[in-house]
Amino acid sequence: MTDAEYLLSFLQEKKVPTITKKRHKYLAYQGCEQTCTYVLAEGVVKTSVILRTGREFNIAYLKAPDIISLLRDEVSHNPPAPFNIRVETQSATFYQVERVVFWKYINQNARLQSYVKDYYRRKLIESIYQQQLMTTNGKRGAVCGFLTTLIDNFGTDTPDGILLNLSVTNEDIAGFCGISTRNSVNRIMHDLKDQGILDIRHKRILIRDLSRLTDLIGE
Amino acid sequence: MTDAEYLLSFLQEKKVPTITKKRHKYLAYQGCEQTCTYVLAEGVVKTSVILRTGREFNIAYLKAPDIISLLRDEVSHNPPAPFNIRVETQSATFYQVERVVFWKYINQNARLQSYVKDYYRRKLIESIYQQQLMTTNGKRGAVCGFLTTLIDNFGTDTPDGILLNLSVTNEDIAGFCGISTRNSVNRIMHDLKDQGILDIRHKRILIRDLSRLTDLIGE
DNA sequence: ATTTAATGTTAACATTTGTTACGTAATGGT
DNA sequence: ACCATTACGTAACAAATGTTAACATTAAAT
Repeated sequence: MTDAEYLLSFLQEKKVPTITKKRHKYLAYQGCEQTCTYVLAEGVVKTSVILRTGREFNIAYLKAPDIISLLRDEVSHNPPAPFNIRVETQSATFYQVERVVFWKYINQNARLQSYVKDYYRRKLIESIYQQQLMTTNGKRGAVCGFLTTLIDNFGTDTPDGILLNLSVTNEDIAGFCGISTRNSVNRIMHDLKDQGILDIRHKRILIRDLSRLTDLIGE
Repeated sequence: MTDAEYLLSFLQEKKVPTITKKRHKYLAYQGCEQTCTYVLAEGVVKTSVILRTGREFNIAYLKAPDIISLLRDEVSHNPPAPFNIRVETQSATFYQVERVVFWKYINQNARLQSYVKDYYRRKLIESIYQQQLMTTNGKRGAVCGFLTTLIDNFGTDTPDGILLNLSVTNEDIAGFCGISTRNSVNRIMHDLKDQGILDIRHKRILIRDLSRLTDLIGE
């Protein structure tokens, strides 16, 4: 049992209430905005912020188990940008805890404490890597790099390659890689398909040649 | 006295040895590579990694006081990329502590513990903001955004605007913003100069119109 | 003082990416 | 079944950025 799984079972034992949202619904912070912490118990969500230009910048796909609100608290700059959490799987379930109670739980339990301590460290590693990926590559390299980062959480091996078991639209990719419109994404993806590096199977991305995909990333 | 300053005085009291390096020298991890932690006591350093393509990706300017090695430990991916620390001021001084000893100190002291706990959180905020900046902007917006991030640590008000009291070459900017050559940076900087937004005074960047500079950033 | 290396400047051209417009196909709600 | 919505595909053109090269200027090394 991982530390994260331990957190879930801990919250369950404490009879913390859960809420469930359907695909493409948003976890709104109505009422409980400032006072509640959310822990993703099941499903996948996409976190993003809306920039003042109206464009959406996607931060990460989070797969259960994960602590949603820790990230949220840190990302919202001042003035806090609207932080979106959209359900990407058929449904997603969250534990909803009063912030004060959540931290009381954490501080009373050594294992949870160490988990949270590690949380920021891991997110920092991910973030710096992403930053490097997006900064040092052109848009095409950024897309290739982004796709490879999905493998760990969502990739499943098949005879034809690695299938990313997640619905990712061109618009989503644009939001992650800072590409202005889905048209440019389409051009890049089509290129990769033509080269036999990628394919689309049942609306899912199939990485047919990971080696050549990573070759297109600067680092 | 900030927590960071407290850490410095703490290390001084413990008679932890320091090392001093001159401008544009590198803090090499010779011998003490795995076992030592470094704390920047005075000066400014630039942290960067060299990508397999040979290009340099600049991560941050760190101003004393700061803990160098925490960042280093996390950035080096596997296989660990060479993590460079270059002195940017006339000289820089570091405390050099055995890693085991360093953590013993931290864990024995509540204030230091809270400082380190906060360290990752702050770095994560910075990193996600940087990521957003570099991803959602074109190169020109990235440069504008990068320059504004320098204001907090290095900006001093003058009658003509905000002077960035730090030597930043076009090549440096390229490394931070993922611009391939200093030529493209020059084009962008020259543009900003022509518009009266920037100026160069004694080899330093002078931000003459912050408002118009930020206007050029997507968010 | 002289030489060497680092940095800035400019320009021409190639490549990538953005922008806009229009069309098709699939999906979901009523 | 119908309509509205969402997503994908394609293309022409504009704008930004990369690439390369040549040369000027400044800082560092000897």
